[in-house]
Formats: sequence, C-alpha cells, structure tokens
Amino acid sequence: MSQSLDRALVILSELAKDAKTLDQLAEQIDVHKSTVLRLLRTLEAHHFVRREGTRYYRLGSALFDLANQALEDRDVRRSSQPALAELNSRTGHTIHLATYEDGEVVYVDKYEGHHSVRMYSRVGKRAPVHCTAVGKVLVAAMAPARRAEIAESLDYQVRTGNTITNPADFLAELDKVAKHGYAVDNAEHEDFIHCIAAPIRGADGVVLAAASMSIPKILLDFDGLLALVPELVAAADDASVHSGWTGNTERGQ
Amino acid sequence: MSQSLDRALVILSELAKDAKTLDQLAEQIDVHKSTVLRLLRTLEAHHFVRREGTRYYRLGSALFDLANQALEDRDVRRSSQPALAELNSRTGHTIHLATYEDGEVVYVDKYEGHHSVRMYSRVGKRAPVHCTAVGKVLVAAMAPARRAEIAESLDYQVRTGNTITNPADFLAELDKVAKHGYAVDNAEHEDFIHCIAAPIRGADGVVLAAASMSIPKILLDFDGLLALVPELVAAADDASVHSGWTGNTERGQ
DNA sequence: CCAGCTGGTTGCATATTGCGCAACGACCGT
DNA sequence: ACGGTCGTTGCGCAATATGCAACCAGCTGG
Repeated sequence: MSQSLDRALVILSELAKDAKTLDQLAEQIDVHKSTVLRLLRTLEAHHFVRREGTRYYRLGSALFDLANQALEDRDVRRSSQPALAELNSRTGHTIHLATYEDGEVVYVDKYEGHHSVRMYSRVGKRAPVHCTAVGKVLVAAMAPARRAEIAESLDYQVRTGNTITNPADFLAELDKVAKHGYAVDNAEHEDFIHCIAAPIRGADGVVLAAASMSIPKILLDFDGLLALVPELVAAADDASVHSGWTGNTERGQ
Repeated sequence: MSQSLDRALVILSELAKDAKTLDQLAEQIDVHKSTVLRLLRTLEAHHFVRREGTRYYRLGSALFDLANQALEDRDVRRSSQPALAELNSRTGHTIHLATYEDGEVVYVDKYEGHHSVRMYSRVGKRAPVHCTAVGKVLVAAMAPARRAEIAESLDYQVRTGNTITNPADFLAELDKVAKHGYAVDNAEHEDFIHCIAAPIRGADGVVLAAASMSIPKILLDFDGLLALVPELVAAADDASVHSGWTGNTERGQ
C-alpha cells in the first residue's frame, strides 16, 4: 500500500539478520542503490538504523526504545515474571510466554533453559497455533464458535510427522485441552522437542497468555514430560493470581 | 527525504507513548486520516503495529522481534564504538573496552591515545582483575557470592606498590566500585599509569563490558583523573544505550 | 604513483506513488 | 430512528519517490 514504507520495513528485517552494505541491500530487495540510500537516511534520522564506518548499516537504538515501550503494554509479561522465572530456575527447562494475535502465536517472553540445547525461538517471534502447545491453549480458551472459525482459517502447514493437518482433528484436540486445562505438543512443531503449556488468566478468568515448557526429547521422554504438568500448571496459576485472577473461575471459557 | 517513511516513523513514536486512534494520529502529525490509514496498514502488514479492536492502534510484535534479533549478534565492541571513539578523539586519552573471561580481563577493543606514550596492552590481551579498573568494574557487577568466590581464587600477583594483595581488600574495593558506579586503578597495574573505568550495560541492565580511560601520571595527576569520571561514565552510558540498555536498572547488579 | 575496482553519493527528468478530498458506511448512544 | 463519531473507499492530481548515469573517495595491485 505504501511502497516506500514497505521497502523500508523490509530493509529493517534484513538488517536485523546482519549488518549489510548499501548495495547488498539494494540487491536483496531489488531496487536501486540510490533509493535504498534515501530510505536509510530517513531511517537514520530517526535512529532506526545507524552506520558502522561508512559502509555498514545496522539497526539503531530507536528500535530498543520502541520495543521496550511495546513490551510495557503487555502487562502479563511483568506479572508472570516471578512465577515463570522460579519455574525456570528450579527445573532448568526453557519457558515461553506467548499471546494470541491474528491467527498466530507471539512469544512475549522467554526464559532460557540451563541445558545447552539451543531452541529456534526468540521474544517477538511468531509461530503457528496448530502445532504449538501455547497455540492450542490460547485457541482452546475461546468460545466454540470462534474456535471453529479459526480452525477453518488455518493453513495447517506440516512441520513434523505428528503435526495436526486438518480442522476436525484440531478442534478435537482443543476440546481435550479445554477439558484438561493444559496442552501438549508432542513433537508437532520441531522433531526433537516436545512441550506442555497452560493458560494464564487475568481478572474474570479471561486467558491473557499461555506459558509453556519446552524440553528436548533426548533429555526427557513423553511420560516424564507429562509428569511435569502439575508443576507448570501451578506456576501458571501463580502467574494468574498476580495477573488479577481471583481464584476459582466458575467456568474456564 | 522520504516523506511517507518519515511520517510512518513519527507514527511509531507516537504509538510508543500510548495506543491511539486513527484520527488522533492524523491530528497529531497533521495529515489526512486516509493517509495515516494507508501507512498503518503497511505497518500492520509487517506487524509493526497491531489493532486493538477496530479503533485503537498500538505497537506490534515486529518491534521487539527486531530488537531481540539485533541484540543477538550485536557485540559490545560494535555498539560501543561510536561513543568510545568520540571520547577518545575528544580527550585524546587511551580507551579500552574489556570483558570478563575465566577470572581474567580480556581487552576487546582499544582506542590509542594521542600522546606517544607506549602502553603495554593490545586487543585480545588478558590482564588480571585485581589490579585493573576494568577488572574491578566487571567483578563488582556480579552477585556477592560470585564476587567472593572470585576474590578467593585470585593469586594477587604484585605489580606495583599499590597493588591489592588479598581477598579482603579486594572485596572492600568492589563494594566501593558497586556503590559509586565506577572504578579506579591508582597505579596498581603499572607504576606510571592510572585508570578509571565504568560499566557498559545491555538489555536488563546486565553488564556486558567495561570501558576504561588510561592516563600516564606525568600527564595528569590523580585529582585530574577523577575529574574525568563524569565524561567516561557519560560515554559508557551512551554505549549502553546502543547496546540495548533501556535506561533505569532498578537494581544495578 | 597511477589505473582500475568497489561501493557510496548527487542532480535530474519522469511517472509512479502517495496524497487530500469528499462521500460512504459501520457502529454507538440517546 | 437519528445524529454523531470514526474507520473506509474511489478518484483525480501532482508531489514524491524512483532509476539512471555520472561523479567521487578509498583500496589494491602493478
């Protein structure tokens, strides 16, 4: 809709990967050097990018400002922090905090696991709902009509052999999740990792976010993972209390 | 230079303050609603903003995605470069950037002083923590337990008449450093040189590195050196901002 | 010391792109 | 049902962003 803006935003995501030179950028987004230069100058004036020497450009400090302010809006992050940090340091496993947004899951916070297995996730990153434990929790929290609507709209990209691939199966899974109060991702997103997730509720029992625990399969088998559910749920409930939840929700809805 | 991009970036900083509606934005940046709408749509497509209901717009997840992605490969060396280079060229004194590694200090970057006094240091070189200003800053940034652990493990090699020679004195010195936010090396490493150092912080206020200024005693007396502390701290803070530091660290350590 | 290369910068002419306008429509409260 | 408040859309105009080509500055190798 706005070409120049669009290009500028593409430039930003290119620079996020790595610092680049003018014509590297020009080549990658297929526009003239001079065009890129002008965009970069405007971005630079607003501190969205900064120059390194004369040739390299990288992201600037304005991003940090904005990101910080953007995160402040998301209160769940703060109110859940103690409970999740405690769970993380006690179990040593990777914890994610995620919210639902436009048919996808957004990771809002991450507590790195103590074992050295690196996970391909990052605060701010988005992921599909149909193959993540957090996605299931978040969608399962919605009214049945909305669930169906979302189930129909997904593209069910296949990630592993266990990935759910159609609306019917997804809806059935959601029913289970709503009933049990937690969700499982049995290596449906990444082959070597399985996860469990539980909802974090605010005032009136509305689900604000989902907390998950991700563990490499080599480290813990499926039964071992399930054994951790009570701990995760306890931490999520604790986080809920600090997010305005008033104890017993008459109905999970 | 690029009008639409410029306006879009202004919109982002407006949204950073608070969520706003379409014509609130239109009024504030003094352009037509429809124009703002188009910009918002492109921003939304890239997840730079997100809608809340139909009326309110707020910052989106791409912002903290980019910021986090940028932080991953942003080494202190690069992000501190402008601030330190500026300090170096303005004062003409030797600046070091150092990190902590395995009980020692590693010089990561060096900005040569304008006077031709040779200093025994080099990028990549290691130095003890007990007799350098950077070492004190880096260890002082750690939790008390870790400080004590390190203090016990050092060998306190004597370099000059002023060198600290035992754990108790070192720990006392660290307390001072943590309290004041800067460290001093009063000719404790080399007889004819004294230094000051300050921490450079990244996201969450964690200390990533320390910046120091080293000056021959013949060139400037001790009081003159201390008078430079504010300048060094200012430069270090500037470097911190470009390293992801978000301003107020409620607790410095 | 120069020639050639790489990569950044500038001025200009063109038309694409983004702009304001005004009318429309969705929603809400009275 | 009616008026008001906002978000949304189509359109025609021209300002704006774009590509081009020529111009530099910094490096490298001969």
